[in-house]
Amino acid sequence: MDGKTSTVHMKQNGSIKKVNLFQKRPNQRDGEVKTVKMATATENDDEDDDAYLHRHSGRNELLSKSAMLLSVRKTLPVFQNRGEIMKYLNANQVTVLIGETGSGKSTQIPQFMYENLQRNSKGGSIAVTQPRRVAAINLATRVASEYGCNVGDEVGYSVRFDNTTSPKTRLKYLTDGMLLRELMMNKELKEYSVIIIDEAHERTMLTDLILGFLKSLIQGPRPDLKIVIMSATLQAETFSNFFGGCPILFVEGRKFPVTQYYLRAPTDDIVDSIIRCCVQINQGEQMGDILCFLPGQEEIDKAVMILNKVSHIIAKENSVPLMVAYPLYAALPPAKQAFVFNPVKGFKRKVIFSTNIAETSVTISGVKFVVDAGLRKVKVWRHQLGLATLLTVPISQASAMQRSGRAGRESSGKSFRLYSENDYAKLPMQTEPEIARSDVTSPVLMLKKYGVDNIVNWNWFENPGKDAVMMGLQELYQLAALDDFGKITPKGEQMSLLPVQPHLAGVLIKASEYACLSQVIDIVSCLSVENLLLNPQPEQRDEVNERRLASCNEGSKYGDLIMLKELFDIYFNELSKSTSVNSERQDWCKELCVSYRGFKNVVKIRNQLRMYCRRLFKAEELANTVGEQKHNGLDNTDKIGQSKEEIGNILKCFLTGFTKNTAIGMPDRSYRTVTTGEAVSVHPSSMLFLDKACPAIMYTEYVFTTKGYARNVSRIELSWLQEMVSPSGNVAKRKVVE
DNA sequence: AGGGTTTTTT
Repeated sequence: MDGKTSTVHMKQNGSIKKVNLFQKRPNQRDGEVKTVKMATATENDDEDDDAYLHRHSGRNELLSKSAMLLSVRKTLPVFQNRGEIMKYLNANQVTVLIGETGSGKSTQIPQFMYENLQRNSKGGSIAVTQPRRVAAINLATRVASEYGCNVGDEVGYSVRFDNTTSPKTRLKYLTDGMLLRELMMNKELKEYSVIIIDEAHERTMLTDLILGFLKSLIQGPRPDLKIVIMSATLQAETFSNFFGGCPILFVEGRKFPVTQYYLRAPTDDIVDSIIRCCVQINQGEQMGDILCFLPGQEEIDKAVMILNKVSHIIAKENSVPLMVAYPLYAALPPAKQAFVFNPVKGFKRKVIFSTNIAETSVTISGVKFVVDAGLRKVKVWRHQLGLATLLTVPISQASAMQRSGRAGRESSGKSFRLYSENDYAKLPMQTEPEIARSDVTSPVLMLKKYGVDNIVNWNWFENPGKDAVMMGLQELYQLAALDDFGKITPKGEQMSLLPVQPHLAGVLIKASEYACLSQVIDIVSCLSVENLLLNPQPEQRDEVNERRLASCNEGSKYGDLIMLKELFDIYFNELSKSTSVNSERQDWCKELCVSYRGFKNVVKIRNQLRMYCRRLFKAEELANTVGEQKHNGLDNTDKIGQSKEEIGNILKCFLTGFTKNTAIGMPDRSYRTVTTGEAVSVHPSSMLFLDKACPAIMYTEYVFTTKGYARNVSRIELSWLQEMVSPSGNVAKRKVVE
């Protein structure tokens, strides 16, 4: 039972070479990196939880820890097949490595490559990319102690707001986004001799873009660059084909068997089925927690409520464990999220109802059973319509396998799928890559900044399609980031350097001209934080809305953007900065149902944007110093006033970025979009939901769910529309030359 | 008159 075959397959030009090795599964699985910050529900939220304080250790301590960890590393499949693997990595410029969970690929391969560099006295650093910040931080921390150094010495990491590298650093873990920024700054990535792309199977937009850039690099200015593509699923051929049929290595992982169960007949009520399934597991199976996958917040909250009701009755009538249900989704306040990590004490069984956040981003220990409804929610961008649709769709087979795998992380487990085996077979093999269903305005701007002329025919790892690219170009042209010939303008250059979407970057640039930069930065920072305004429970909804309206005088008139600025002003200027257990700021956040952690992020983004803008607009100021000094308004850090003119100017800046997202008030009190005349409704979360009397509205997001909803809505005057869309302005319909 | 999956940017 504990003997296990570990296999490395090598595939090159169609011929497969197999190497079989036998390995005893160790009792402990601590060679693997676990989620580092496991907040507990009792933990106070008063520390800056994004500041990872790395303890500095002395040399002897480092070396003894490293020696101790070596024995653990030796048990990892990747370590045991080191010679065989490195033979291929050394002989090939590009290699695809498929390593299952627990193979140790993310921690060991980079170290092997580093030792190689040292052995051959070669220069250059190694970059290892990750889709998520926490992963980059955790891996670097782990690998530093395996290597025997402090984080930031030879091994470090670089993520937004947290760069822990030094001139000594040769092995650097970083987020995909960070490597892309580096590509924009340093086109040839000269400092690196090896680039390792991890989790490539997730096919995030940023990973896909990096793959395209890397191919251009090795075919052009960097024939010496070594590339390793690491992936967890068998999408290997796609990666290999893209890089000219490079070799593919398979390394088995260390995971425990998961028995698969299917529903005999399909169900039309997934919440009901999922509850029945949990009750059945609770009665028939050994102890162990249950992780359930549902598509969204609505189903999750409903399931939690029902199960908590039912479980008490069941536990009393039969001698079975008491089930305790917890919700898990990203919009849940951090304090409530923390509950899912706490072990339950006594004769109880924890049941977690989660979105796909638990599929990759969050790992919960103690899970022995997975129940999968087989659905997820996905945002699909319709470039012809300029709006996003939010759809509930069946997951892919790869995703179903990933969900099931969550039951076999610590011991053998069981997975229950609420669909038939026949239906499973009909699911698509892989999830559609993000870039195929996203707005590509931002990627197109990156490519223009990089100097790519022919975007449609660029070597996309996955081409989003001509229509999508053309819409992106059109959008950038309207934002004045591109000129009539499709060349990037100085304004476009500035926009590409700001860490916000192109539309918001355009707003910031306009704000520097309108001398209200500081005010607009505050609003843009709030817009950049996801889930800053939390959804109150239905019972508290009206109460919270009342309080928000009462706190935001101008926001209640002008809408959500101005409300965000007023909320920021209260948080930042009026409330005490003290961070005791129940600080003024925390109490206020709770009262208005806004995220305390979110606001701390707003402040970080604000600082970064202020710094960038100061640098970016300095050159312009100098060029304009003939006579009077030009003011961009960055020094005016006042609270927003009641001045109609000031508020008007702020909203006009947003109008230059979101001209397309405007709608006119109709006599029947509905709104119709300026571009297509479609009906659009103000989202119920908006301050203006009840206010039907706006002459026109502008919104930063247009999402179709049950109907077309405008989010982040502001009241605008019709005259502003004409003023901002002047003939010399940026909305003239012109064909972009490609 | 009524509601949104997830990730990320020197």
